[in-house]
Amino acid sequence: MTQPTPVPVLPGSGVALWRQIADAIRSDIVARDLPKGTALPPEQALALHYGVNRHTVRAAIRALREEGIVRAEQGRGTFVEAGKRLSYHLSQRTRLSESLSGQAGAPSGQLLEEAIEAADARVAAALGLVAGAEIVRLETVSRADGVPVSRSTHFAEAHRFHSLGADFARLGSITQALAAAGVHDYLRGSTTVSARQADAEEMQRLELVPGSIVLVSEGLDVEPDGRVVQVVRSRFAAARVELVIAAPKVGRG
Amino acid sequence: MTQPTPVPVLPGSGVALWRQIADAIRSDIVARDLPKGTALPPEQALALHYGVNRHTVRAAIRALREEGIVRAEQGRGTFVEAGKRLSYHLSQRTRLSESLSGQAGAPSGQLLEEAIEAADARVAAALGLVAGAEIVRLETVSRADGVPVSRSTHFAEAHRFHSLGADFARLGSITQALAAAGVHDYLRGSTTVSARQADAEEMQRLELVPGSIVLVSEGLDVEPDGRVVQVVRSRFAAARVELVIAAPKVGRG
DNA sequence: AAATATTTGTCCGTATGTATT
DNA sequence: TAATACATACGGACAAATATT
Repeated sequence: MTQPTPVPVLPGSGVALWRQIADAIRSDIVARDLPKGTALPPEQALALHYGVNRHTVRAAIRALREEGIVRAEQGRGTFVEAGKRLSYHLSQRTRLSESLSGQAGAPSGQLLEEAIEAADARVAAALGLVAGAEIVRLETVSRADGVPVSRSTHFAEAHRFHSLGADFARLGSITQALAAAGVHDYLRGSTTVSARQADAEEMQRLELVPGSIVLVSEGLDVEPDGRVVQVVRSRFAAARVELVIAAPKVGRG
Repeated sequence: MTQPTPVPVLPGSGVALWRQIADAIRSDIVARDLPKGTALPPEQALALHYGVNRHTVRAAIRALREEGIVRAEQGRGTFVEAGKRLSYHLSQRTRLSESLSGQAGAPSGQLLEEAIEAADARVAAALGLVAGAEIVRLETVSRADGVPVSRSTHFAEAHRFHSLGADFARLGSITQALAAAGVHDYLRGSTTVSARQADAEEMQRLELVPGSIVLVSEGLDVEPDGRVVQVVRSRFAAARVELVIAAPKVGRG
């Protein structure tokens, strides 16, 4: 697990060599959990290791610098600036606001858009409504320590949750906005996780570069009595977040 | 959610335009859940929509053809070939072999490598062993319908599971190999999910193109009495798989 | 059946970006 | 820094297969 590093590198793939090298170095920093301040090997060594020219390594490092992953100092070397990913817990009762606390500044939710509209077939089915029923849709971004972490879309039944947008905008938290609508406890039902390249809107909102990856989590929240609260689709910047699914009780509990 | 489509497109980013377009079209096919046989808009319309030359769209479609996502017929159009992703359930008691059955051919596991070695600090801690304790490491690939789905690394205590590799090679399933070692039931403890670009070895084993994404799931399996069985790190081809985390009991259960 | 429109496939040339030496 | 080779992106024109009228 702690070998030198795997070697990528294929031309004509639509991904420039310098970006492949940048991705490899970034993955390596995260995989080996290098703490802030760790020195990267010198450019010449990296070039040799990846089997490319030093210019190409320099282009990769420039990109990582612009991402804030590393810092280069003339005559000294290149050093890890930001390493570890934030852990976002998807366990039954955890909430984003609780989940990330203690790791970084308290996350703040920002409302981008609110709309009342007809549910499409899929959302209606998940919410237990007839297709075309009125729902409220919230588009939000959350940040931790000023860095955008996730971009979410919330769907909820329009009548019961008519003030969800206003409450969220005021309180900065979905849990608190739901509480304002009378939902004082809810559980996470099933969650589906997938990953893909970020689209243009996600790149902008999450401050990502083209080719960046988003973890897509689509989940259903229900009250303890079984009533469905909301459908949530969240997109996390994969370079900054990992999702943790904890078993509720295991063995000795 | 069913707007025309989002528009990416940034040059000088190390990711070729045609690849960004290919990613956008692929995401769109998956997101809108287009069934096999659906016609894509003509190249000219796609070019107009994404604001690029038709040749660039053609390069994107060529890439998607090589991935097996679409099929083009001269004079007729371009059609969706493979749409929906396989769902892999990460719930408490489900196993890969049960999980995927009914969606595709039964998955078959192939042993790539077996090694007895000293545990590094992280694996030792997870397994509840002292650092440097002897463990067995298994490198495997599993396929469904002949298509590679996941590439996994298993770590287990060496003494108790000394024949794990041989059993896995013979039986083609970790669950059955563990059963041969006396583990007849086990639960999934915590799981961590992240995503990143595939490295060279993963590209080869999972038959991916450069820039492809892998979902990385790292989990701990324990017996009902609390004894730790194995640490598993699986890498799934994100274009082919989604992970489903079902709540064990919710509300009315 | 025939003419026309639509759609994918191929070829030309040119300018810019990428990677090496 | 410069010279070189290749990949990327664009623009236009036309051929080949299919669909429409």
